Amino acid sequence: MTTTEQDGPVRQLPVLGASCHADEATSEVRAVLDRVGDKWSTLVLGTLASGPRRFTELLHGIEGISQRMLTLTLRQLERDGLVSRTVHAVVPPRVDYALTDLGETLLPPVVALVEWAFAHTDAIREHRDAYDAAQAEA
Amino acid sequence: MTTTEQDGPVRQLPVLGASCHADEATSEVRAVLDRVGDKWSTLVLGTLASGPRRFTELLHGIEGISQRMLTLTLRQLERDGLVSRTVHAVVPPRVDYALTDLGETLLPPVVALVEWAFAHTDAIREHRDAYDAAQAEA
DNA sequence: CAGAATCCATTCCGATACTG
DNA sequence: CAGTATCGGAATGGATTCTG
Repeated sequence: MTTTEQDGPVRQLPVLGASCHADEATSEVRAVLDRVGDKWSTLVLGTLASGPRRFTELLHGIEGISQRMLTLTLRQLERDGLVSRTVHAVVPPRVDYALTDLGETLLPPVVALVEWAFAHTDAIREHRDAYDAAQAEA
Repeated sequence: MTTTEQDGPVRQLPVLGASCHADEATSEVRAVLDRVGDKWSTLVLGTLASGPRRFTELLHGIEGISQRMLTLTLRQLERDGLVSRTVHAVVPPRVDYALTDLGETLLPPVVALVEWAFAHTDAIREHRDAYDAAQAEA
């Protein structure tokens, strides 16, 4: 055998492998990874971590987000039960967004990931620079 | 005050907030979140978790991935130092891909996230169904 | 075998205008 | 204030073809 070990077809980490691609839980797992990988979702989640916010607060508090993307992002988070939407029957309209209990529990894993990224920032940058430099001379 | 607490402008979770958007470490953090959110990256990482693989092994082991996307995905992972690429000077060509030490350390946080998703699959599905049902009657 | 390059359909997203 | 609706450019990604 040429590789370190193999006793059958391509094996994969159970929770990450394509094998779990077929079962029904996959779409929810992907939904979560999609939210985490989505720039605006993480910023909305991070902003709501310190308490409820109104639509406009989020719009102005998150640099660079468009009204359209904020709406779409909030709808997705709301649909998955990570964020709650509360409409106050007043004039002018007031809508508060907040993390749900479910949304709160998602924060620790996401923060762990971000902290991993912070901890390895230098390593990643060095690899990138080395890679780019190697490509440059081609 | 109307919300739970506020003593200034919109505050955000330090590691997730837009405030960290300005500093230089941000691009690396986003790079990591992008990889985690990327369907093919997670599947490649998950497949390599059990040992080195050749290009074709990955191509056929990961259901649905195209040659183009496998190449692109591997290049990104390689550029960030998460995956190593080893060319063997033989005929026909043989190229082995493997997780680097850095790549190995990324697995636990990612797995934690996936396990969160698994643990809350039902809750998410229920919220979705409820949300979709509510939309349907409009 | 392991890719690089090209073509093309789809999707995404920002900007803008309009509404209750 | 808090959206919705529409349009057009940009980016994404699959299928295909070609190469060392």
